[in-house]
Amino acid sequence: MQGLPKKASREQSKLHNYRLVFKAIYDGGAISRVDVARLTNLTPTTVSSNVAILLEEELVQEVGLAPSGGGKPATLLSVLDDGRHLIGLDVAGHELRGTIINLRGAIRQRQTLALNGGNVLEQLYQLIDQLLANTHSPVLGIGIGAPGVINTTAGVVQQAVNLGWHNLALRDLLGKRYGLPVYLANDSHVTAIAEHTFGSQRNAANLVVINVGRGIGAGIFINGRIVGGDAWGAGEIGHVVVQPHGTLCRCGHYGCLETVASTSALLTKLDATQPQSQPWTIAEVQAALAANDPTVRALVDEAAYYLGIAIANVVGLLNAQSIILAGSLAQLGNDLLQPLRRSLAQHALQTLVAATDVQVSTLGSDIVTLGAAALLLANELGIVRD
Amino acid sequence: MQGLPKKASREQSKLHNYRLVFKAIYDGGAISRVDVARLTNLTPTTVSSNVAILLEEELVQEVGLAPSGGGKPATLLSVLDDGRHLIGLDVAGHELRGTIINLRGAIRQRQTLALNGGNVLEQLYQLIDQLLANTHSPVLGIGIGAPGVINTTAGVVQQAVNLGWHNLALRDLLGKRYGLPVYLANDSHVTAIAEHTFGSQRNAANLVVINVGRGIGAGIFINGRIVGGDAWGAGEIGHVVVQPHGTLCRCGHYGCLETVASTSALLTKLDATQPQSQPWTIAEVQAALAANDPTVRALVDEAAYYLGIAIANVVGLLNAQSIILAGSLAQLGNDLLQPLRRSLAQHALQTLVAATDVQVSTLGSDIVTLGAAALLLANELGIVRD
DNA sequence: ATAACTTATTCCAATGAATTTACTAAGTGA
DNA sequence: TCACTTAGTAAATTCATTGGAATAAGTTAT
Repeated sequence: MQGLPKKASREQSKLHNYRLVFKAIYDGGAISRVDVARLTNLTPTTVSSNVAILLEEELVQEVGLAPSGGGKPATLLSVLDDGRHLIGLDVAGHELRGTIINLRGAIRQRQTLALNGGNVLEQLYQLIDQLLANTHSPVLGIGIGAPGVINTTAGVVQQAVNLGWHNLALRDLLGKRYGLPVYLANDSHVTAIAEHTFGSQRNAANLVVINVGRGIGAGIFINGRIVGGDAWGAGEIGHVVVQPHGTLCRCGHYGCLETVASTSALLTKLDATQPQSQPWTIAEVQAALAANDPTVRALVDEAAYYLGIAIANVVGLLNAQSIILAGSLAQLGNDLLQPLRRSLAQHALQTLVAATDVQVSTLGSDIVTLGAAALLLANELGIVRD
Repeated sequence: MQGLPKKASREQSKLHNYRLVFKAIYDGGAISRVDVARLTNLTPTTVSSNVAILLEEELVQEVGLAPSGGGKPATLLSVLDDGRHLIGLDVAGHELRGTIINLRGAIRQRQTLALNGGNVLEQLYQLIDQLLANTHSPVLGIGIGAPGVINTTAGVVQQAVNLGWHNLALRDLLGKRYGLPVYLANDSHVTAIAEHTFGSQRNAANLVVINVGRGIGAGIFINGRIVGGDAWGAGEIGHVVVQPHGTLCRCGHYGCLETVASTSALLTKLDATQPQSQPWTIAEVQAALAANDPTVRALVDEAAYYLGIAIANVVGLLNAQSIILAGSLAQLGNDLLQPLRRSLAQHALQTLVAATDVQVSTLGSDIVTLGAAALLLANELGIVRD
């Protein structure tokens, strides 16, 4: 049970409309004040006054004149892409990744730090210090994606087994140290935020991003908002049972999706059936698929088949028409997508499937840092639905 | 991709705060102006002026004084439960049900009309006319739940095979005829709205109501909002495949949840295995369970088992902690819940299951009309999250 | 070239909802 | 009776949006 909604005050209205104007310009590319007014239903006066603030804040710039349509030519506005820089952090199991991006998600700096087994927090500080040292644009804040159960509202890492973190108030720690706004969220959720902000399905009301790597997690947008769940555990689809009498999973059950469709499951199976001197890698799987290796293809098809079942469940439940696959397995591209789509068609209603678009992410290995920064962007500048 | 959010205007703010005050009183039972101010963070002045309007509108009344706590005793306010009456309609496959309820969901009138094979719309008019004829409180509007694909935003029944309706602009038709606000939604969605407004999990941020009758559908609340889906098809879980090589379903696939866990599937199986002179009914199943009939119990357990799998998927995906079962099968109560909970524990992560609460609906057979009225209530008076 | 017209943008007074401050109402406790 | 507390109202203030007029800067018809 959640409490009452917030009250509406003048300041709130002001902020809301200010963000609305900014978003219109952000989405519009190069747009005039009048067109912003038309788009938002705000009066030209209100738009002008907000644009004045945005110009003052150096978030927006005037970029020339539109051709006249029989009257005074409009002054075109566009977002000053590097008006702010954003720090995005990816606290992965084995390394820390950090990027500095601009307001459009263009990467301006990238730092990586292999975890040395020592205090993770200290190494995180080190990474942020490095990133900040090389930046001279005003920094909007810090966004963080991390594995585990993360209370985004409180800014607390409730559980992150791999990192040894338990109820760590990371937001407040970093906020105090750097004097910047800090936001954190689960890495799968953050991946979805990345797609929602910078990906191909930008601004989709309903969007499901399935992250297939060592484990399998999903990030879900419903009605334009990220789904956290009642205990910040939404998207744990790795442990959905798809093979009632399958392999034992680390969670204690049998036949979890993770045991048949995760990247590690695939590679482990390859190591067992087609041993090499070195363990298999995704790149080698790609090569084998290109060479049409039947054993490899059969294993990939199997993974795709079960992913298709899981996605069919999602599509049936939520009627989300945009599904995106991310994570290392997504690198297989069409070799994964084609059998997956077949499986989806077998396991969900035809009318639903026909309208569903399953794609592979195009954001690459920076997706988590991008999403972390997008989380920050959404909260600080309102580049987000309402 | 959805458009920009709406602008904030003074009128909007006013309406927002007006509704906020009303909701605080609605939720509060008997509450003073000052306490409303504390709860909402509005100033006492703002609360007072809004309360004045609510008193004027006869939506709220003063109901006495609170004991003094060392100062002037507070005047208690409460919602005038019958200040408005709401029409809720259930357009079922074989009959039309209509109720008039008050602001608290208390039923003031009930009318039923068996469909005679003729024009459904004409019979719907007839039902509404009957309901209106016997009411003398001001009517807030009309809410409708119907099977099929319903565009709630547009107020259009896109597809309702059983009723022979296709792209019927029901909202506008009824709105013109009766001069009242009209809202419609899919019956499963409406069922969830009923639980969210009047049920045991009132105001739960995340809530899944599974409706098991002839078919199986779900209504889902996420982040306090009903999930419609991209094409108004959310909640179609009846056709999730739970038995990869099971029975052929009417949808063309094999082993859909509907083929093993719907009320009709259960009764059909009983008619086949334990034939009677009359077809089996749910009441007879209840009686057989009370008498511990092993065959009946095995079949119920089987249905529960597969429902448990489907619910495990939902819980894993959404981390919703409130699950409610409604529809005719839910009448089996604990005989259904116990095996279902066992199955859920087998198919979802322990930590998730431990926090999940699976219950049976207590709203009975008026649930759709109640939910339809609640949809109206939410939209007209803002008894809803934001 | 000039006048008439369009369209974009700004200026300025008016509006109105929330806020602030001051005040009244109505109790308790010393 | 007086000091104090709490509830609620009234009047003055604030400030973001609004609406109308003014200005800027073009195009089109004459």
